[in-house]
Amino acid sequence: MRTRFAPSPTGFLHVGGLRTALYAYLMAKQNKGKFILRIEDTDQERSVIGATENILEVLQWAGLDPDEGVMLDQGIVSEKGNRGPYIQSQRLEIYQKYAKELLENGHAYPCFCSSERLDQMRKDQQAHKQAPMYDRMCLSLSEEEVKKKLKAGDPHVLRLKIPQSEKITFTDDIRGLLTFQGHTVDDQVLLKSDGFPTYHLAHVVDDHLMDIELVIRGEEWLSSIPKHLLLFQCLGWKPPRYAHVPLLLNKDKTKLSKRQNAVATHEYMDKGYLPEALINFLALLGWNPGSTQEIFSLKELTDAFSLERVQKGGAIFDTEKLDWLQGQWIRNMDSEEFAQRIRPTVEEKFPAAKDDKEFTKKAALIQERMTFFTEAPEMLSYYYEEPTVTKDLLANEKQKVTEDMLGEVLKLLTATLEKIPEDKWIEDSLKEILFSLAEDKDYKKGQILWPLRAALTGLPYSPGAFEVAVALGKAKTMERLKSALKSI
RNA sequence: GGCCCCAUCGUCUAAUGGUUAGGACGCCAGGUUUUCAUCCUGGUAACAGGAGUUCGAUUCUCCUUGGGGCUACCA
Repeated sequence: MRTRFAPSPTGFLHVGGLRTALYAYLMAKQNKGKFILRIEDTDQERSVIGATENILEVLQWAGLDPDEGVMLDQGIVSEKGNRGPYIQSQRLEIYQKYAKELLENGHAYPCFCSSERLDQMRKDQQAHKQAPMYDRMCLSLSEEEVKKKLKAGDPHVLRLKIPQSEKITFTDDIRGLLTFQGHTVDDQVLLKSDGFPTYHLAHVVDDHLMDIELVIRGEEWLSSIPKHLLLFQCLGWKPPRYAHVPLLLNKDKTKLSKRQNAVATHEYMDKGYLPEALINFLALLGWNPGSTQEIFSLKELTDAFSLERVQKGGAIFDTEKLDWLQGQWIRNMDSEEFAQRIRPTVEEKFPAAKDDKEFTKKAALIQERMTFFTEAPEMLSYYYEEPTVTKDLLANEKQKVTEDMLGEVLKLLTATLEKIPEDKWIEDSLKEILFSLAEDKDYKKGQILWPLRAALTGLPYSPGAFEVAVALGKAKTMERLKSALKSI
């Protein structure tokens, strides 16, 4: 099966767009087909330089590499496939050829109306509570008048002549049977006065010529489907299957917008979300597997996905679950990979980390308790700078550690740990020795372990005392215990 | 205004012509743990409303209400 994703290079890649791309990708892969990427840059005014690269980079980050069409080859935008070009601005003659065919067959007609007249017409229609639609003034032009105007080079567009009596029905892969009345459909502009096609013409021509079998796109296109179906009919082509996916919504249920949400995928990349987490989250927004499985890799999604299980109603884009998924995926990471991932940001803050041979080990201690990569430097800070230890921190009501007993506990810890030889400086033996120390001296575990951990890290919470002591090494541990003693 | 689409916990959603309406996130409580986090257990919370069909509707039909999308020489 051949599916496609066809973004416009007007800026960043919207998360809704990413989800649409994901669904198209999944359908192609599931059916051992091809996922094609086409760039729809027919609006010259809105096209942004660099946007194509950006979209491609984000897709690559997400793991949705196109099999055909526009793609990144070593960072350079390039094209692959024998149905190109895959960038619409390079296909102008193709659209013009079919536009001409439509004109000759009487399915389209030139329109010379000025935008001022059109504006006024719509205003009048709305004032009379009518649907704003082209009034077909230019359709009543005589053949001679048209010829004359064309010869004079009057600016004009080409409009599709909608057969008004027709009833249009079609079956959407997600929504089922849908019906539209021909007379409610506007005579859509096909070719603009600058010679560029509109989306409507371009997508029909391209999807046919590129042998696209399934078009997956946002629900906002649903109301223009009659025009597209009619175009296929007028050109004598078989339309593809269509699946209109529900919209992503703001909290107030309006179409997801920049004003209310972070909608650019790169914002999530910048915040440190894993592609696995975002993809997992997006897949589950509007689709469900029919099982209780929540964690899905791209591969698992490919096997499990189906359009039948895609929701019809829009989904509010609430990222709470994304954060949870992010935590899940972090914990799923290989510890080596995890360490590599956080290393640059830690090194940036603490250059000492560069020479740290134990970095992976230390990183492993925070992997379980972390949700965002940006937390890493803070969570590892006590390895690379001396902690600030205060009485307030060392004493802890819940652990029944009072300020009065701090001196004794710290001295006891120092004396006990001092005796442990380097080769016994491992978690198990530290645990054994300190647990029995607590027992002998009639302390609760927390009463000696809290001050130890606090003295070593300077933080109210961190990985466990034994883990930290081992990662820090004996010398550093003793040093910090002594300075903690001085600070009380 | 017109056309089209949609409607289950706060959120993402499952299921069914007869169920204590299920799961996940969040939240709350408890447990494990030296702290935090993780993990485990439990709790909280939903079928928009009204008719009809039916022995029985959350489920099927219609209406109402509510929400959304489109209504450009933008995509």
